[in-house]
Amino acid sequence: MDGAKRTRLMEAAMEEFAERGVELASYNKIIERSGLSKGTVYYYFDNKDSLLLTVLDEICERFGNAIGNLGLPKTKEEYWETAWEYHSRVIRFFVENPLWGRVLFGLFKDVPWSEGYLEAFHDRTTRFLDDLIARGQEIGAVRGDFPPKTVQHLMHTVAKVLCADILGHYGLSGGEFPDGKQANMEKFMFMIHDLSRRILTPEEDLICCRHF
Amino acid sequence: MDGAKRTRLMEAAMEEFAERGVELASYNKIIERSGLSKGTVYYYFDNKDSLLLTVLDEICERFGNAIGNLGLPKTKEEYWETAWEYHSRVIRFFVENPLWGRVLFGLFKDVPWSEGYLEAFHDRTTRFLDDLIARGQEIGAVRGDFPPKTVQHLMHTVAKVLCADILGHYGLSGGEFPDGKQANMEKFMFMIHDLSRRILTPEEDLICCRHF
DNA sequence: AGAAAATTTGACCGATCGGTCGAACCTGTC
DNA sequence: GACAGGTTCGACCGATCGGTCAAATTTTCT
Repeated sequence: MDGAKRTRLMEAAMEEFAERGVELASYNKIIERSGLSKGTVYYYFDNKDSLLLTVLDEICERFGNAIGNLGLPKTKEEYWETAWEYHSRVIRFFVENPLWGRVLFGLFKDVPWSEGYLEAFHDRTTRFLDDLIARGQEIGAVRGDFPPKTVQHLMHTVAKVLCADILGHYGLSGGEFPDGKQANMEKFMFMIHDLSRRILTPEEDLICCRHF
Repeated sequence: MDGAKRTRLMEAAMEEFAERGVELASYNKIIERSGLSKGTVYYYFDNKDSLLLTVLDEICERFGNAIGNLGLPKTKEEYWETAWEYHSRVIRFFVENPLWGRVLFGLFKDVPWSEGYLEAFHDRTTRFLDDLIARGQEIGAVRGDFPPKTVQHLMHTVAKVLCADILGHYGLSGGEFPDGKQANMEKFMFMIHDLSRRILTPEEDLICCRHF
């Protein structure tokens, strides 16, 4: 499928996935939304999962381009610089593409979201973060008492809450900043980065100011 | 409805809610599971939401009893003692009642879970935590730059990841500890408490060991 | 015992679900 | 113009959804 029809279908799919979540999304509704006929859509995509994978594939590629190439850090200081750069790019990507962000939120509803047919997509989007966290643990920038995947899940889930609560708190929905766009986004990036640093820092680097 | 029938229905409902999540749970399936006839169940509960509320009400009451009464802290030091006691009781409750925990997880899938008909339930279960966080912000034990509800959402979501990942990582599911039950649970409690302390501590108390 | 009320039953309803399929329709080739 | 292959269409399928209802059954009251 190509051209305008494909675009219409993709948009309908993304809206449905974003509104109702991936699990509750109805393939029939997507087809109806797109204005295409049932036979046509089924001719190209056997089922909802097949369509979902295509949608994700597209988001995935854009995401990859937005993140670009980042080298792995070699020291503790470098680690947080790299992490900051990574966080910035990720957040900018989702703020600038709110619809895609909402689609992914519909996917994130379950904590362990690497089930079956989504595994490949999961791998592609988190590969760099996997490596970054592993390297962080090697050089002592990231606590070693949690499995790397758990560290990653913590980062994701915290970011998700901040998106839902803070962006919502400013009277915006879906990550759009109506006024002072750049300034607020910077502040938001710092919030995410700060939280993940709090969570990831090894016990021994934090002990100086704790009393238990 | 009373007696054995009620019990059967409640168990069927909890299992369905836990397995498929509250949104995807099917009222018809619950009725089928319970072995009761359709008319009977509809005679007492108009719809799925009505049944859900009753289930939650029961969990809610047990939860309240498990938590009991805790006084609000008056100093920073007291705050973390109270928080520790609260966390311990919450975690013990869910470890000892894994099914109820899974039902609530099915409810927690969306971050802002205080939608409409669940509001009353939400209020009842989080009232103490609301007060605790508010007091914490007053006495400077908890950061003031996030709205109290966001602080609470962060705590919930982090605890959820730890439950899913760590309990799962130890080869257990649903919060059951096969061996060394008490010891592991203590360790788990500490993990949760430590993470929430990292997240909640005000900026100025943490600044001594940060470099950005 | 018998009337009245409460409870139980499963057949039934329309809507929607994911999915199939034969007929019609283009579009290029010989 | 005949043919073939790729494409489009919407009627149709069985399953399941949430929900209704008249009739049968049990319980309660007089």
